[in-house]
Amino acid sequence: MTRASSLAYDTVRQLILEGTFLPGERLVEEDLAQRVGVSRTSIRDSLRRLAGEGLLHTEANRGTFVAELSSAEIDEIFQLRASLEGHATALAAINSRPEHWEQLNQTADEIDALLDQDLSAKDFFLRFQASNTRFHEILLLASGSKRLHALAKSLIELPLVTMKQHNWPGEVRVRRSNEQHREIILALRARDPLLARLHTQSHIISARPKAMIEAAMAPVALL
Amino acid sequence: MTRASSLAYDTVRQLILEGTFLPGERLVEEDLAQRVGVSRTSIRDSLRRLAGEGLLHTEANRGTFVAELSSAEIDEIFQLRASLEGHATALAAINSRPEHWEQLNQTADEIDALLDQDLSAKDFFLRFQASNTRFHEILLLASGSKRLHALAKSLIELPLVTMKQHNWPGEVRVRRSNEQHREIILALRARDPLLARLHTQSHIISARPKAMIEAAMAPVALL
DNA sequence: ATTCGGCAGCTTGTACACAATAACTTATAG
DNA sequence: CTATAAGTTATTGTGTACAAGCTGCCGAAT
Repeated sequence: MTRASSLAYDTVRQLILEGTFLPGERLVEEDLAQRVGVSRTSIRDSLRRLAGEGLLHTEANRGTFVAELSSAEIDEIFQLRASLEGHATALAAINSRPEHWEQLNQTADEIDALLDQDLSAKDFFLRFQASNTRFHEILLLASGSKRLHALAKSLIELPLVTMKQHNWPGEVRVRRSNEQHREIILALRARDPLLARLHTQSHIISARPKAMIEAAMAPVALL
Repeated sequence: MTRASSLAYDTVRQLILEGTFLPGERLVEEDLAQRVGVSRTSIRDSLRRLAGEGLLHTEANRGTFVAELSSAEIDEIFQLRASLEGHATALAAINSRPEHWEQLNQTADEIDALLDQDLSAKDFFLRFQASNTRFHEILLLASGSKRLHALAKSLIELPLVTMKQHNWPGEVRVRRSNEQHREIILALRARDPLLARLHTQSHIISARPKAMIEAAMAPVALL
């Protein structure tokens, strides 16, 4: 669980998230072992962990496959995120400290800066995704709850398996999204848990990939 | 991942939940392997899975230990459950079918029946816990979301590691709790997601172990 | 008497070898 | 030509052996 094992975990996870392995693809343990340079034992360890997080799924005696998420499932995940991160932000309104506000503001500044630069769609998307993920990560950290952090984090990166270069959100949506980030920060500084929760919920719900919205399993009142 | 492995998983999990292994106890892989009658490999597999669910935690090169939950953490878990199961019940208000309502009512009847019988505190607690868990399990099933089901289920059984024969809830609280169950069922039949969510949230929040409430990390507005 | 260093044991981490199972291929019968 | 059954191969599941790391003890030096 120390060197080989965590190396295997990090590597495979990275390969999935950066899209080297595509959704539905079968991962052969022996191949991975050679690729990473460790034994099958360590690879299996990491595959089990990643399956637990939902990035992979295992079929007995058949193998493990990269998760394939339907539009309905992705929508479902965003709804879950809204619940969970809404709660986390409410906690953060109470537990966060000025350092957190500062870091959040910095991250929001980064996103604004991106909009002024002239980047290719793909580059922009990747860098926006990085900053955006960091924003939500800090929020979870500021909640003070390790468990909630871990839970929500795995939900955040789950859709990244499927959503790669496609789905360029459009400048208007990015701008709007970042304005919502600022509002969330204000709610934290005001120490207002209710407002923080509501801003976060509407932020995440309105950030759902457009294509997914029609496929939603059910439009459930959040409140 | 078929016979030995799932046998190991089920057995160890059972031993933890029924309290044979106490919180904080160290689990030695070789001992478990002999006890279950499989090899260390399969035991390790199951320990990793259980650690992923939060029932165990692992320290590198030192071993795995049964989770110890502080009062604050248990309170935190109940708040998370309120969010998650509230959401699940809202979904169930839309997706559930009459069979589910029937099963839920049966389970609530079981709990009422328990109150009329004359049982020892320990027996009562165990049987109440079983029925109560089943009620929430059906609710999650009725939501139609596998992911939400798995997530919430692991949160439900997490506190059971610590809360064993202690914490006899008292007849009044049990009665009140079951009345809330009935109200949740009514909200489902009425196909009212908002009401279903709110009933579930207040049900879970009011069911928090009394001792835990003062230790809460923060009293966060749910809404 | 106390503290530091090293040695012994026990337990986990990793690798590898073998067993079991499922997918694939081929051959044979209808 | 199709369908079914047996054999073949690739890949996962399981067991075991060995390596590495931590813990605790004992002795020596200050």
